Amino acid sequence: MKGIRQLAEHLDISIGTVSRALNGKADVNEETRKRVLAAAEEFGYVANQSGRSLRQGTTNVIGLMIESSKETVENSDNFFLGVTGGLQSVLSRHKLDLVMLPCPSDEDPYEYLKRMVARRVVDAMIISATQRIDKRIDLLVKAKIPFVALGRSSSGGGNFTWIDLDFEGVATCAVDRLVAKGHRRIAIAAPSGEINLGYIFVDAYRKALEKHGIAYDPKLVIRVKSSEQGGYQAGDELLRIEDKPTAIILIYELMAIGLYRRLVEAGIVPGRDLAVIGFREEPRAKFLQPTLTCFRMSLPDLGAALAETLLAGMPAYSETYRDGVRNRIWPLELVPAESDAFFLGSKT
Amino acid sequence: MKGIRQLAEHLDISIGTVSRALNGKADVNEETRKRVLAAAEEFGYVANQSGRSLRQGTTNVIGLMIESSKETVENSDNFFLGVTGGLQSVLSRHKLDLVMLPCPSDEDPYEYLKRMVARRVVDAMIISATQRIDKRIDLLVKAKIPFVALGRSSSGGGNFTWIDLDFEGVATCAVDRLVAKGHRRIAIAAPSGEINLGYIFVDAYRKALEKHGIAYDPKLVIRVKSSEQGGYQAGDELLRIEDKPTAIILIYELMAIGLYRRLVEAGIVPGRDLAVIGFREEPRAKFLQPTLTCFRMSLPDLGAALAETLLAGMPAYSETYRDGVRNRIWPLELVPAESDAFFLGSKT
DNA sequence: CTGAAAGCGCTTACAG
DNA sequence: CTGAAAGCGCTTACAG
Repeated sequence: MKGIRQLAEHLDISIGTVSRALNGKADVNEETRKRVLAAAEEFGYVANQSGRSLRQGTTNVIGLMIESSKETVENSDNFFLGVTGGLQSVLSRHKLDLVMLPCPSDEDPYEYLKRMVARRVVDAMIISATQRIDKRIDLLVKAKIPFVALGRSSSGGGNFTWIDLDFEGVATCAVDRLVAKGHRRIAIAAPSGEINLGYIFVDAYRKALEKHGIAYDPKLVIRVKSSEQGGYQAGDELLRIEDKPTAIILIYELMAIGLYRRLVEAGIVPGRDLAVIGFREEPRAKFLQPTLTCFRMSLPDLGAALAETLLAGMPAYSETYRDGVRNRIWPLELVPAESDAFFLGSKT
Repeated sequence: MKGIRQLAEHLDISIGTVSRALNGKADVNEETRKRVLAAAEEFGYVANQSGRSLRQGTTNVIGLMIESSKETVENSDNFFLGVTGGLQSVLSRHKLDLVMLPCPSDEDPYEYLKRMVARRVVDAMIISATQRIDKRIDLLVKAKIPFVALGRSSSGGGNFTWIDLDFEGVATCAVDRLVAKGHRRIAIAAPSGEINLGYIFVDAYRKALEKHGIAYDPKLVIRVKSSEQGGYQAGDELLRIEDKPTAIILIYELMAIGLYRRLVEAGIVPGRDLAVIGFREEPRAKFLQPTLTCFRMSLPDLGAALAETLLAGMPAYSETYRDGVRNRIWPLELVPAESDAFFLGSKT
């Protein structure tokens, strides 16, 4: 079975009727529709996507762009696969398929996206790893491709929708919690590079400190890679700070693993000698000892929210997702554990 | 700028010439080609993929199908992203794009693949998580879609190409090594379920034992999920085995983390009280203490091999990849570490 | 070296 | 309710 023509010939009706029957259009005789569906099933006929796309001007495919830098590869691991399920749960309701578009590490993400957009392989895009200044956003705005960004950005002149994690909430909660336990020298491990969350996180940390009357000390902001290795390095730098901090807040989930390693080497026990608060709860980090205080979120729910927000911005679906409000700050919930359990007062 | 027609109009030449210039065909005046390329660049024109695909009968897209079961989501993490880079390094030489196709967890992988294949969204497929009996393989063989399977299978009547990890080699090497250190009660943690590697691994383990004159004891084969949780459970079951094993071989990289956790709870130190050999070296497992003896492989190289094997099976590229031989067993290299460092003889 | 024309597989006004 | 026909954007024999 090749195409609709063969199927129509076999049924001895016109291809127009076959198409209408298959696409669930009204005004098709029930009897005819049944015959068509049965024959399609029998021969395994499914409309060629290129033909459909060309005619309809729409691919019914949504793209999730993924950076495949070495850093991403080593780390974001289950994050995207986790989000994927939630995305699909919403997209499948509209017969939209999700494809992940991994940007080759040797290709500029901007050029890659430009190419994908120009080729019209997808109807809409979800981009991640948003930068503070992100040309991709300007590109998508200009190309009038519906998209949603996972992460805020200064680019695009505000003419786009994003969902971002509640870094302010996390930073504030972490600082509040540590201060309540008697800490005043609180370090923070933030990502090097231009990723926007670094700025937001450090800002919120600073404000939270000020709220408690604690002076902001730039020496306590440790810039490292968002990886386990970065965590290890953060531990290293932490140990070198004079007037040693009594607590550290991590911005990236896997940093905890590297940090623990470095601390163990130095004979420092998290939750006894140093308070550690991790970022996102992560299957791997769950196995740390002592258990890590961190923040929980639902990746599938985030995926579903991304999909709804995206569809709200697509004319064909906006009706259904009126309240797929524009920008959203995605909350995380504290999961208290052992790594910051001690009170500083009772120890000093 | 919409399409090739507008671009041609602007240049005041025919669309045929524009197309030929853009596609690098010979027989185009150099001057003309330059003008066309410049104008395309200026207006950001890239050929609409649906139009091309329809005309050429080829999408220039290769699909990597990914199962997004909960288990996969929690575990295979960086595996696919790691392979992706290598795949692209080869595919990009031929202007082929890679898309990852995540099968929704509530959809049958077979139906999903069938749909993708029928819609002709990709020219060829890479499938993973191959089952012992895998209907997807029969489907692809029947549909005459070029594909390569990451993992052996009994399906497809041998009419397909696969690359698989050298489970035999790993099992044999692990057993040899442990026996050489004096172990005779060697347990193995194998995956529950129908995934093919489980069978292969246990078989090789059995043969290796027999080679050393050690009787195979089914009680030493612990069936658990391929996850950290599975590793924890494996530890649990290990402790309950009477006539306790002195060593355990793990088949899945992340099992080590859960196993360690359970051992620590029981006061057992890997590398002192129990020899542990892990499977694939994994960024996370690298941070275990004591360090884990395991096996190393290059994900990018594996990706490149997959791509070459795939292209060897596609008529349009087979010339270039003549020696993209058919099936391959992918070697892993032992990385000795602390977790199995002791000699049993010297301790008992 | 270039242009005019056919046609890839589909969907959808338009007639009837 | 159905059929005939146009046309989505491209590439590629075919003429010249």
